[in-house]
Amino acid sequence: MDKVATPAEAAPEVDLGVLNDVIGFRIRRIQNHLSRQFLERITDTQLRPGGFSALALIAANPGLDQTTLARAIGFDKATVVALLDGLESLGWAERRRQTEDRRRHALFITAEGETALARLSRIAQENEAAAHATLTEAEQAELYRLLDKIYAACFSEPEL
Amino acid sequence: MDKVATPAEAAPEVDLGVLNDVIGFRIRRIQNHLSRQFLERITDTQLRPGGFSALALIAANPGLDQTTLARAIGFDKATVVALLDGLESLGWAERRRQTEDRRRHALFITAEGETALARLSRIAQENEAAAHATLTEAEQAELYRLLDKIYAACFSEPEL
DNA sequence: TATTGTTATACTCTATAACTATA
DNA sequence: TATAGTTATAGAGTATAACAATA
Repeated sequence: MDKVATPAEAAPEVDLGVLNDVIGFRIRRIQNHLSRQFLERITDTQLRPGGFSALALIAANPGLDQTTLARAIGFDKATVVALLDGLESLGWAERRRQTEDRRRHALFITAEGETALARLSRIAQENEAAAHATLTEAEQAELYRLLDKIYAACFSEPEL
Repeated sequence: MDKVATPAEAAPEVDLGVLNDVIGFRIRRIQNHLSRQFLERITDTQLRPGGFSALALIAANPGLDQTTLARAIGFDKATVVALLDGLESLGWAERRRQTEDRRRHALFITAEGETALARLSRIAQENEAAAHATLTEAEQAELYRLLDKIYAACFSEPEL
């Protein structure tokens, strides 16, 4: 027994100091916790981080190519190759060579993939149940709006 | 040239599908981007991820012990050891054996550490400039409130 | 000449487990 | 017997660079 403590046990009031105004800090704390717990819940699957996201995006965007997928989840294209190898060996997704541009792979989810995705979605929801429960619907909508606004802003901002 | 694309270049509208309602996904995208960019901005320092957070928390909570620090930043206590070794070798923080409980180390920031922290804070602000600029003060306050609410919720929720 | 996807590789990050010293 | 911190280690995760096929 020596795992990373959940925030629950953290309790002791720690002053955030200058981190009070650092968005990245607040976000990372939550992200760390959520992703760690999510991965624990799906240890039975051979899924790596990003696997769920990749599967979900393929499902929602049939024919997606690998480069676009890589950008959407913020990974390197080489990392996506390994991710897809995993999804294919599970029989959850497949690559089809595009005829118009034979360099490209069009990605599709399989029937088994759909089943797996449904289960993973359910687990993701359970994983975030506490977070969802603590927000009203309006608050949740507002949170999404603000996060999307920030994401988009990382955008237009060329590099600076 | 083959680095991970910034969201700016991502543009192509990708449907989020079931990820639409997964907080972790939205958060991760932003976090990935912010942390990657932050680390690029401080390559001159020998700072590892979490180093800035650790220094800031030590500054704001003089005498903090390592276990509490580990919990606050969501790291394992063993990871914190390495983090502190780094901060000490830079001369930015120091460990002092507590007299009441000689097992514990009380952590303190040094004068050089304060200088470094000021610079790092400035860089962090620059790094998030686009994000801050896109939000009104009210929106920013609301975002912090919602994120803190979620973080606290990961709490009370024992384990489920 | 540029782009998609691939391979191979090396490196960074983090947790685990076993240890010590104190309590 | 439990806790704070340490060490050593192994494993996961990710990017980098060089390459093949196609455009």
